[in-house]
Amino acid sequence: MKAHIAELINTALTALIADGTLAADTQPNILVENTRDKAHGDFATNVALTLAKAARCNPRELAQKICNALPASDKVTKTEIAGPGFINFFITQASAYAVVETILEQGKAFGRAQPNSGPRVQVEFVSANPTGPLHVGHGRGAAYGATAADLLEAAGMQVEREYYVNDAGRQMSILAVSVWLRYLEQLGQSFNFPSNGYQGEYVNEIAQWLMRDHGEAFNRPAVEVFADITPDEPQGGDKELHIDALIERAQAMLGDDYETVFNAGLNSILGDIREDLGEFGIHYQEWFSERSLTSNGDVDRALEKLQARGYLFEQEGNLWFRSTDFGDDKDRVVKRANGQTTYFASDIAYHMNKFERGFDQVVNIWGADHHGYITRVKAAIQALGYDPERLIVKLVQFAILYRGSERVQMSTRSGSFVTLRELRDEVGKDACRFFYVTRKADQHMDFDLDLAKSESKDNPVFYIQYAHARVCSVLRKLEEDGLSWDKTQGLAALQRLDSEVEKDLVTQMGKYPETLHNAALNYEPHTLANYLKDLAGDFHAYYNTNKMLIDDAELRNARLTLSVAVRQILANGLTLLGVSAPEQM
RNA sequence: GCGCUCGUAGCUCAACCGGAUAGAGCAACGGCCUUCUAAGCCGUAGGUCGCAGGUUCGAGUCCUGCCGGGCGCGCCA
Repeated sequence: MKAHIAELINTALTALIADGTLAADTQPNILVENTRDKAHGDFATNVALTLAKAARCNPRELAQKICNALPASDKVTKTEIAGPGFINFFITQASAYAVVETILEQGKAFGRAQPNSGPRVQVEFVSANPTGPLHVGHGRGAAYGATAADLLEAAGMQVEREYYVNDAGRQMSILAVSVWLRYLEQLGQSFNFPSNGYQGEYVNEIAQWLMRDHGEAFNRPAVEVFADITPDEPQGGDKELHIDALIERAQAMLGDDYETVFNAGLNSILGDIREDLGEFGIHYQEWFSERSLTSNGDVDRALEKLQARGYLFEQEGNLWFRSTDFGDDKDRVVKRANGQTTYFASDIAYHMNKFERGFDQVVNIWGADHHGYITRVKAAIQALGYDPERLIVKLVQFAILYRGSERVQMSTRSGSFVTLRELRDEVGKDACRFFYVTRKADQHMDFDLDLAKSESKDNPVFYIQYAHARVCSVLRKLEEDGLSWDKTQGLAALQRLDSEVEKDLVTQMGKYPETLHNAALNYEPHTLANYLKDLAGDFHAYYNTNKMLIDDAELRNARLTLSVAVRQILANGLTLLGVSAPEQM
């Protein structure tokens, strides 16, 4: 409908250019928007306002001329000039209601673009270090990333979801040592567990599995393990130096077995994360290993490429990337004097790798605490010869959990944090997925556990699902009464639905495709969540004021047709958000 | 200190590329109702969009400064 109106305006403008009212080189940007107030009709345009200056006449006058030049349309009942020079369009009920039939025809596809008609996009999200279970902070990134990806797919793009597995860093080594030490404890040895080690119970479990699969193969005397190790912090030393020394010692004493222990930790936790996300309704096309970037030579190749382009320099034995050439605060080390490449070097290689895989666009979903990295990564991309605009970074703020008005304390120390799994167990997958994306991603959010669990209309998830279930319920009741829904008759009788609530409902339904489109392109799932809440509200209002199961068959079928169309949109929208659309509650 | 980000009703949040009288839901207040689905429905009130300038036909939205909150500022990952 918007396109139709834009077409009418375009025709009018062409006529005005022909008669000299507008300059021949006029480049009109025709914006047709939904009106906020029903008194302003159904759609409005501000072209007269934007073109008034160039046309050197006042906006209302120009608006009048545009109106006069508008071609006739059987879909428009009248136009009005209002305010400073808006042109308001009132459309016929028949054309407004046509969307109902479209919804029923297209079903699940309603609102979605032609599949795979758009560019290839990669969305990388969560990518938490596999050193422990996901916590509630990761949950928001997971829900947001998954929904953003699904929305892009609905907008026609070819989407690949990817998890970057940080399996190469020091944190992983600390995990390996933690697992090994717990394993030694289980073999009856006792010593002070390093304060910087991973304390969570899951480390003990991994140690147990290690023992089950390998017996005592990795047993070594604790006195030898800790011999001459620089003291831990509680003993007056440095916890970082202490754990580093232990890592070195573990590698020396275990030899080739070190990798077995290391992989036991990595695979166990990664498996857990994969299962956790799977149960959260999130599935990846690719789990990309950081280690593979070193083994396949991408890191070296990326550095060579930067070298060849003249962006690397040496200082005090370290190799630096001159990121200040691209607006960064300071230059960054990519290779230390000891020959070790930095994490940033892996990141450069990773992004090079992404673009080499042919993605038109690369989206990174990061925790908000990583915002400082955007500049340097974009700098690297540009230095490698790619357009940095092709990388889109979306930041996700942490969520703060509340139980009623009381804040839930979380501590990442000593492994007592609230895990995503615990959250899912408590409030359920649907509420989790919905609540996480109901606020703008870069906004702090309060997550009320009690509200998420409540079965009342205050709970938006319940409220929307209930609207869906209500339609199902009415159809069941209909059947119990020995009747059935006649779609054809319903569609033919839609014009009988001329109350305000019904018109509002249809108007709201008509906005679904653009809501979806905008939510996808702006990476703003929360607008879809809000839309569904509004649609459910409109439907509940309708349901409360109009009885469905009435004797007048024509009217009954018209109302049911409208309701089934609402149900279709609710189901489509909920599915995109990763929330189920139950038939009864 | 420098950088990024946020600041909208008592609370939690919206506001479609800069558009018309800034909207919902809770809470508050007033009324109605006992139903095809489950305490529901209707209405009222509530605002200097952090503050001050600027840009223009028009600013919550863009620019500058200030105030306040969050985060970042390692050869860590």
